Amino acid sequence: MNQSFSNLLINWYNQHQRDLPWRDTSDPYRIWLSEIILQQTRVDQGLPYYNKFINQYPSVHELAKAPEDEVMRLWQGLGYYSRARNLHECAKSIVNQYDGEFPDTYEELLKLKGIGKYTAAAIASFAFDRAVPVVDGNVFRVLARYLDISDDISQPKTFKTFFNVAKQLIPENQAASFNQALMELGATICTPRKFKCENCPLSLDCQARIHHKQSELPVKKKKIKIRHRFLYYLIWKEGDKLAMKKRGPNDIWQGLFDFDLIETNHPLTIEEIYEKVNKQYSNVELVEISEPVKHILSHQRLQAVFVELQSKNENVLSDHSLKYFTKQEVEELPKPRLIENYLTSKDF
DNA sequence: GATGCGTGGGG
DNA sequence: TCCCCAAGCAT
Repeated sequence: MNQSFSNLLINWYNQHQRDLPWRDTSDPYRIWLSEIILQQTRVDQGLPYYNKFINQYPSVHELAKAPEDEVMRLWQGLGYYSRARNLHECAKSIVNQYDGEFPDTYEELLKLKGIGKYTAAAIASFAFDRAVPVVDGNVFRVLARYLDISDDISQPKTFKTFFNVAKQLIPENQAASFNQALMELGATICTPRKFKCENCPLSLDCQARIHHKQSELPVKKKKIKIRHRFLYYLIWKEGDKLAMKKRGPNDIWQGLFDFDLIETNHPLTIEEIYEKVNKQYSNVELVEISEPVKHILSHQRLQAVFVELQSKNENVLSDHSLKYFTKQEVEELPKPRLIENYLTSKDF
């Protein structure tokens, strides 16, 4: 049955695989880049970023030499920005400690920044033909359904169960195809909802299909808690310059730029905004207050109001991490979507 | 081991 | 509108 599973799967994949740039190559740099971009990200969303990065940084050497803000700016809009920082750090260690060559084993790859168990297995199999199984959201789903495994996949220890199952199934001489095929099947046929069992090469022996349990598998118990935050952005202008600030660690959007900020856990009236602003600063007028803008993150719900200000005092900015940037400079800073959208709407 | 980290799309 | 989730990782 193991052999039948792998053969059916790989045969199906050979007829249905998509034509994607990182599959034309065995260049570890390109495979690595594509895998980092595709972490928690759909192909359609990641593809343009892959192309931008390959154009700007054809090899790991150009990427390693680039300034961090430039890398962050190129990543802008893709989310999970720690991926971009780790990508850059990893590129630097490949050049400085590995002589520009990626290591070719699962264990060595795991040591690199931003490379975890999934990505190490992906690079080891796709670039170096190692028989290490990838275990991602797709693999959890396909195997849980096919074998009727009801372990809770939100528990970290469950990873080992699925890793071992996949290790039993993976053919030593076709590891890359097997891994790709399993993920592709999960992404296109064995989807979370509206699964297409009638097109599935594995449907005959699939336990979930036989027992009509597709929508119950895989089991995932943990739910994330949504936090609500209210952001009042203070827009300081000086001539044609705009005051912006780089966001720090232990919060969202680390390394990206936004504006001076007053934050609360509840909405404020205009009067309350005025009061709070004039408590921090003095002689300040509120020039314009935007409608609240909603911005949703995976685990937070933000409501942002943009407040344009004017002060009669000079050097209003008490916060020294705030700096004035020209329009040209602002354009080149890495910014979260929320800020980018605001600037676009104001045609700044 | 639990939690935090973006954005966009589908049902 | 809401929920789920997508080729995970670091801490």
